[in-house]
Amino acid sequence: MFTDNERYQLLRALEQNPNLSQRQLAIELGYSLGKLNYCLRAFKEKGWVKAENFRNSQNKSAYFYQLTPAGVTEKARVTRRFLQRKLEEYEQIEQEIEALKQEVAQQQL
Amino acid sequence: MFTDNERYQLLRALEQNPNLSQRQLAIELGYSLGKLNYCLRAFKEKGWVKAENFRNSQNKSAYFYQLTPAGVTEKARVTRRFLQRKLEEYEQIEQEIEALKQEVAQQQL
DNA sequence: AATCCGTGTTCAACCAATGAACACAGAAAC
DNA sequence: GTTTCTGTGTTCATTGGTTGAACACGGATT
Repeated sequence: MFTDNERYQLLRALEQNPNLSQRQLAIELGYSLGKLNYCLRAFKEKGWVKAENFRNSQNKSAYFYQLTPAGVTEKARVTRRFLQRKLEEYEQIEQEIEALKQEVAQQQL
Repeated sequence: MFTDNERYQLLRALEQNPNLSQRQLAIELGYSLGKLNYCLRAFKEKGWVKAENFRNSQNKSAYFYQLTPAGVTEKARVTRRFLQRKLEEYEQIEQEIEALKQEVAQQQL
């Protein structure tokens, strides 16, 4: 349904900035508006996010997308998993670079 | 039209194994058959690859996808560019990992 | 001859992603 | 008060890349 990347990015963005509009969030994450809306709904249904009404003089009528306790837990879990994946990716890229360097060196003979 | 990744992967695969069938190539690169066929045609049109007939007792009727001199040149260029990109990616992941580690550490307080 | 098998090629179907368009509501202007 | 404006969340027809089943071909095999 979602990639770890999407889970992590969105949960993190919501934790840091619960008061962004969907459009701002979409821009921040590089998503389209439709996709972000879709993800957000799914997160609500999973119980990770609760949308509360939020009004002030600045923002007309908007929501406050707050992580629920379950959302915080999930975010912690997905962060650890994401780190693990990045570490593997890091090693893989390291090897790739080594191979590429040799390839480039051979080309220049 | 193509990503550096696709250019590099396909040119490299062809250089190493010019005698693979499109299906084998597709599996090797993780592409669908249609996509590989599409890429290959585009590479032919760009003059990077020349398809020659190739027959023996093993393979019934197949082609031999050989890199042209222009293809070899392009492959060298794209390899260098790809290496450069990978180096940047490497640094970026390094930073990401550092940030993730701090994030995980904070969670466990 | 007839069948089989591995080719390259095609293309309708699929599906995630897009973003224009909509309905709504508070702010601002008149 | 009424109207206009602006920013919001939501919807959904359209797009565009991807897929892989189906096809035509031809040499091997029976």
